[in-house]
Amino acid sequence: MENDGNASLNKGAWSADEDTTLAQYVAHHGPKRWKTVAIKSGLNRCGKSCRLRWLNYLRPDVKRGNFSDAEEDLILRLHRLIGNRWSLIAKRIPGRTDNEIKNYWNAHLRKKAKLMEKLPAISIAAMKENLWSEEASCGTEIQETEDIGGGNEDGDDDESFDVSAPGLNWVKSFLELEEDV
DNA sequence: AAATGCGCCAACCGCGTGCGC
DNA sequence: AGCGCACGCGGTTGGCGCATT
Repeated sequence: MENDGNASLNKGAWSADEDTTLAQYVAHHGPKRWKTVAIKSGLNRCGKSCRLRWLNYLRPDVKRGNFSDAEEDLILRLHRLIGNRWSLIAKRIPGRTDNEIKNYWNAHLRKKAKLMEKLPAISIAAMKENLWSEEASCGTEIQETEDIGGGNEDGDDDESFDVSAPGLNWVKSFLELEEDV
């Protein structure tokens, strides 16, 4: 197992200097062999910590700050579809990391999702309509799915979900892969 | 103004998986 | 086939800042 447990290693928040060191090292050598990165860069950190810092913060394409409405809606819908598969959800939202999405879910969306579950079926259709029109107008770069099918309001009848909808091939193949195992 | 509570986010931890030897 | 290393994932925790009393 990867157990970088070493009492002498730095832990906790990263300093600006550490960030710079790590970013420079990765820029020269690439984001791989994190244990080597940790040692050769001179950072007194474990490889795991370096990897996480790079992925969640230092990567040039990582988008930080507020989630747009479209991103939020997408997270809600994807979570309803596939559950706590944060990395999968993150792959569908450019610039967002699994950790960030997970945090955002726990901080903001969990309550919201619960609330929505309690609402009568009103308005899944109405919500969807809203959703699409908002997304059409906000012009995000989200790799949007075109339709999420329907139903599944109570959150535990996944098999009734229509993953054959356009744009959901990835979900379909994902589910098929899961079934194969 | 001080104390306390709460929410949010960054980071850590443990475990599973993939891959090379 | 078995082993060890490296990576990736999801759950959890710690600390900071803001709001409330």
